Amino acid sequence: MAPAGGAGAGFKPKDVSRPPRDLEHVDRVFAAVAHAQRRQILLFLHFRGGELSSGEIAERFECSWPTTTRHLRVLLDAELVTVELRGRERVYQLEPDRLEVIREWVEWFDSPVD
Amino acid sequence: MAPAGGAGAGFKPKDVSRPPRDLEHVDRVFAAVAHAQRRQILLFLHFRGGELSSGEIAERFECSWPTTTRHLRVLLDAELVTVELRGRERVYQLEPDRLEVIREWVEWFDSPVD
DNA sequence: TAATTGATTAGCGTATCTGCTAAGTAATTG
DNA sequence: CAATTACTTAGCAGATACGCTAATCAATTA
Repeated sequence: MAPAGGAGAGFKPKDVSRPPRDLEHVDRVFAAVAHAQRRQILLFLHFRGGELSSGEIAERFECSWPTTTRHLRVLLDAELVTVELRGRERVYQLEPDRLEVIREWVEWFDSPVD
Repeated sequence: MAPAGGAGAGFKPKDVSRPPRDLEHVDRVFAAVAHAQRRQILLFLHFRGGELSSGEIAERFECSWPTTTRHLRVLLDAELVTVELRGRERVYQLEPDRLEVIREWVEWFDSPVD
């Protein structure tokens, strides 16, 4: 089975070098991309080179800026994006590797059924 | 940009030969797989050969049978499964092709940025 | 330092989601 | 045809999600 992220007696140091693949993280990723605007934010980031400020993102969508801020928070929690403060701007960066979680799930359906 | 499923003046006859790719359908697919149990139902179907009755599916999960019925309804609405009545059983069938919607979305991130 | 700019946080109302139990329907069995 | 089996539908309660406006915070500019 997959590593369960168990709170057991393992004391196994967390592997920070790769994205967490525990069930909770998978859940957050799938929940994050469940909303159309959040999917569009990710695509927008991709096609604009992977980096955009809050303002550039908020400008693009019709909803209010605070609403976009919250969508960005969901994407952050899912680690699909990161932020960096630059002056008074917050620059969001796409983390495309995190989308592997989705690819990997879909690929289960390519596996033979035994 | 991606085909927008535009409500324009096109009068283009809908292509019924392939799964619908309009935005609403994409939304339903992503919403359907946003729930862990629904993802597990799909995997369970896959690894059990693509066909299972309601009872076999409900048995597998800890929640009540009506709750599973509703999850199955969500998967049906997203066209990720179909049903067939056989006697007094309802046999659900996996429609793996519908998962292409997800693959296709993820693959946007492989495209060059221009 | 006061005003402006860029963005988040707080808080609220409504809608949707998810679980449950109880009741209903349809096919089969005795 | 009554009882059983297989499953869905109805309806409710609590949690979460999503949109908004108002208030706040932090960095820059005048």
